[in-house]
Amino acid sequence: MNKRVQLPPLDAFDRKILDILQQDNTTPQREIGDAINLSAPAVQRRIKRMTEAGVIQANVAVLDPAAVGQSITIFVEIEVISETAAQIEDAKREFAAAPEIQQCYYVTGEADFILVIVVPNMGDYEALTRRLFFGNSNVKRFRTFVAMDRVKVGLHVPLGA
Amino acid sequence: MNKRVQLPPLDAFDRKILDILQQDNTTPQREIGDAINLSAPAVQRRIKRMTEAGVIQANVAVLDPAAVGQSITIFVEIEVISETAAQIEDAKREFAAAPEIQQCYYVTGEADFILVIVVPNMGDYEALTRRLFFGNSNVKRFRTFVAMDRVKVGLHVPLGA
DNA sequence: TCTCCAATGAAACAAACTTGCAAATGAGAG
DNA sequence: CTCTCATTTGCAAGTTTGTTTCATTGGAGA
Repeated sequence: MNKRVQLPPLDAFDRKILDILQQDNTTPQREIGDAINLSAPAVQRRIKRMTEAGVIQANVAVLDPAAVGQSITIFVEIEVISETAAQIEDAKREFAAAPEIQQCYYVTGEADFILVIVVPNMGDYEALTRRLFFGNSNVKRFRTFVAMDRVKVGLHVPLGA
Repeated sequence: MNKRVQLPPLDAFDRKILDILQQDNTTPQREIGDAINLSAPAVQRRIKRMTEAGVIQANVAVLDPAAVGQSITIFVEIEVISETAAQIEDAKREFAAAPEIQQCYYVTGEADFILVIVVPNMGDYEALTRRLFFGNSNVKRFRTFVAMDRVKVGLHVPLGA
C-alpha cells in the first residue's frame, strides 16, 4: 500500500518548499517558486516527488477544538502491568482506535504511554477513563494533566538540519 | 489582527466538510459537494466562512520527521519553582519561541508544563536541556520520556458533538 | 571533449476556485 | 394563511491555479 518510492536527498530547494508548506499548504506554486527562484512546474514536481516518497505524509486543515465543542485537552501518562509484545500491540491498537485520543506515543521512562486527549468536557473524560483505563486490566496506573493553555500546538518539524 | 467574524452555529454540512478537510484539505470542492449533496460554490462559501470565523485555523502539510533528519520525539514534564503570572508568561514565551519545541501546554497536576520536542538525536536534546532547563533558574525539575513509537500522531479533532 | 541523464522553464492545456445573479428556502409579521 | 425579507443555494461565466508537453540546459562520468 505504502508507495515509498525512493530516498532522494533533500536539497535546499526542497527544504524551503517544505518549510512553506508546513505553514500554509494553500500557497500557490508560482508564489513558492518566486520565493525560492524556481519555476512553478519545478516546484510542483518536487512536491509530487516528496509526497510519493512519504516526506509529505498528509495535507490537512487544522481546526480550533473549542469552535467545534471540544474544549478540553488532557494529557495522560499510562503505566502498564505487563509489557509483552502482544499486550503492547493490543494497547496501541485500542488507543489508536479511539477518536478522542488525538495522539498516542509509546515511551521509555516512568510511563509506558503518553496520550493527548480531546473531549467536550470533564464528564466525557471521566467516562473515557472508565472505558479505556479502568476497563483495561493491563493498566496499572495513570496520571492526568489538564491543559489550561495550549501555548503552542502544531506538528511543525524544524528543518534546520 | 484576529478577524474573528461571528459565531455561526455549525450545521451538519459544516461538520462533514470539516471532517473531510481534517483528513485531506486538497480534496476538490466539487468532490466534497458530491459527498454531502451540495454544490461546489456552496462548499466554497462555507469553507470561507469557517476560515474567517477561525474554526479553520490553518492549512498545513504534515511531514515525516525522520525523512527530514528529525528522528527523535521527546516528551518533557516541567515543574517550575515560582508560578507568578509574570514568570509563567516568560516561560510560555521562551518555550513557544524554540523551534525544537513542537507543542507546549500549560497544565494542572503534578507538572506545570508538558512539552513535545523534536530533535535529530540525543546529543541535540542534551544540548537543549542545558539551554532551556538547566539554564532557566525557575525550572525546579523536569522528567524526560523518549518516544519509541509514534503510535498515533495528528491534530484531528473529533466532530461527534 | 563528448555523451548521457536528470532537472529546468516556457507555453499550452486542464482542473479547480471564485464571482455574479436569479431562483428557492425558511422564518417572522401581519 | 399569506406576504415579505433575509439567507442560502445552484448555474454559468470568469479567473486563478495546477499539470503536462517539449525543447533546452547543466553537469557527472567516460
